Amino acid sequence: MIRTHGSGTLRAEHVGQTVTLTGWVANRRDHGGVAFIDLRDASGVVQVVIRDETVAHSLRAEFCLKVVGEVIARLEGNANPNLPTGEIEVVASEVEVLSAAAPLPFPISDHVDVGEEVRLKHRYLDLRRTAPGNALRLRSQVNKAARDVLAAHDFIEVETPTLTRSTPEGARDFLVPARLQPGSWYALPQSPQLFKQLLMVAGLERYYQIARCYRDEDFRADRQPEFTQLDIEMSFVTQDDVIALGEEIAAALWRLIGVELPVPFPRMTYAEAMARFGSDKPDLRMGQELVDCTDYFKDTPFRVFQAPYVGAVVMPGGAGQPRKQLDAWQEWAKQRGARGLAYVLIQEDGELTGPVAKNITDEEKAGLAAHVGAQPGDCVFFGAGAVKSSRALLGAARLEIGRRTGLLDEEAWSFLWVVDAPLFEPADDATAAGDVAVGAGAWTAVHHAFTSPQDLESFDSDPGNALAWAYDMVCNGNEIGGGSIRIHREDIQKRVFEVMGIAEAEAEEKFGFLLEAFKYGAPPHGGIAFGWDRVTALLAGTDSIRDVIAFPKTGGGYDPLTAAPAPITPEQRKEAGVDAAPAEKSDS
RNA sequence: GGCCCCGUAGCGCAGUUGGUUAGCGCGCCGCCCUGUCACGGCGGAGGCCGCGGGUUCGAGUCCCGUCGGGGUCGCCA
Repeated sequence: MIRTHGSGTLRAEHVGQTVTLTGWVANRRDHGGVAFIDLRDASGVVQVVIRDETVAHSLRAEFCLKVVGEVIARLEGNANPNLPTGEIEVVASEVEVLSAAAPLPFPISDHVDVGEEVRLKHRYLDLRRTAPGNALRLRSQVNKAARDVLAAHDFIEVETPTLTRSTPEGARDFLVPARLQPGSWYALPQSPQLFKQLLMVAGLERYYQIARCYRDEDFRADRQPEFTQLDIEMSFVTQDDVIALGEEIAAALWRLIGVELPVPFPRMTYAEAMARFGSDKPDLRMGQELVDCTDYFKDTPFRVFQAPYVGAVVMPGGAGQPRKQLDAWQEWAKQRGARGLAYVLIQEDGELTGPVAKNITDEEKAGLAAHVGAQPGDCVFFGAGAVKSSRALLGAARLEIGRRTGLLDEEAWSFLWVVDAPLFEPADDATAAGDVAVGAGAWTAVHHAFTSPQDLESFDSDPGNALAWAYDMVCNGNEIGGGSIRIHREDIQKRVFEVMGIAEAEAEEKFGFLLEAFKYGAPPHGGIAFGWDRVTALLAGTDSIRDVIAFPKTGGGYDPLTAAPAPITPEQRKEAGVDAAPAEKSDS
């Protein structure tokens, strides 16, 4: 090493030593005869004193320097208590500019907000800043902590292909032309799902991988076209075994930020989560659960409430909202595709006001506050209509109430498992919304087609009520991990495909290699995958997963740094075989 | 794909009911300064107001379109 110490490691005990440091000029305070440089390297910052005016004068922000000097104690009153190295400073006897720096596109300062676009374009500068750099350092610790837990349980880390076969898993595939077979294409894996199941057939018994996954879908705040999962699969396990491992991993991760998670985590069935919170990933950091009012309003004269489902959520103190605010709620609901958000205001004297109050009976009014658990001064929001969409609206309203009223405890950590998810959902639900359902049947898989039914007898005679051995780990309203016990029997798998309307020939064509593998003594197995970017973002205390990805892309799938994706030359196009027709005839 | 918000100097922002020469802070450049630590002082440079149309005597400001960014619903097993 061309340095003897890390700048941030120097303390009073080093006083008197001559040290060689390397790092960047984080800040410069030039007083003419004496100048101070904050020298920053990965270990931190130390103040360097330069008494040679000609040397100090030419230095600029982010110059890369080598400094030789003596560590001295700062004089009384000159110490900086805000700096770990604030007791000492380094008097430079020699300053060498290793690399000069052009004027910066944005300040490398922790005190200044910089737009994300310019930060990503110069991400290598952004990462010199404390918070962005530390996010990546944390991510490395997160990886290590998980590996330590898994290694202690005899897991093996296996890398699976990124050039693979397009399989209809759910999302759109990224495709790569195969030069050696013009007209044929690889797909990038949406997850290592099929490979990890094959590794179970292979007898590895315990597999994991910090796996890059690729999905060509529209973006959201927590989505990138390439993202990372901690992918795990185990043989000869039940749901409880996988859940216990998941808890152990989560506990190890949160220990990194000084949080001791109480295990085991509570479990909630999917049905209960939907009924109480209107979500399959409930945020338990606040109350205000949904109240089912369907029965309460079963004889109501109010047309809107003559619906398959009527539910309510209470906003404490909401009766005091000005009209403008209540109108804003309507807009909020419309943005989410609802007609509006019905409400009743409970005045301090107990009188019910608002548009809905005029339409319901005196009897209904009389017992309403008690039924929904509202107090004078509260506002009660109602959702009425189809069960699923009404609950979803109320669930979203609940969270919005939490944010607006401060009921949501931002400091808290809430973990739970959501279990007993339905195995299938009506394909209509999906297709009506423009989804391309897997298979042509009336039912489509909620999780994926390889998830084991709980009841192996009845699942295909009564698909609507079949439950799956599937489980999601939920943290603060985020689904941070999900998995299932898989089907390991060829006959069960075929029956599942039948329910989904996947013909034998089609199954053979698409997953033939998996079905073939299952013929040779496939062990019972199951696993889980964690959304590693979101997990790390939660630990880092940031809202955006872009903050925990070294070189993230923007919402348009564009990388501001490399300017990818980019057009290819006609030569590349020809050679890659992008336009070639497949050599063998296709069934479709 | 729908909807919402944002594009003004290198960065962060202001810019009134449409009105004359588009401002502020930081940064940058030059000079000064021996104890600062987000040092300070003096001076200076830096703008196709995202882009293209339109309305108007006159557009950063109003209208239409478009591009880019962020969010959200759809979608994402």
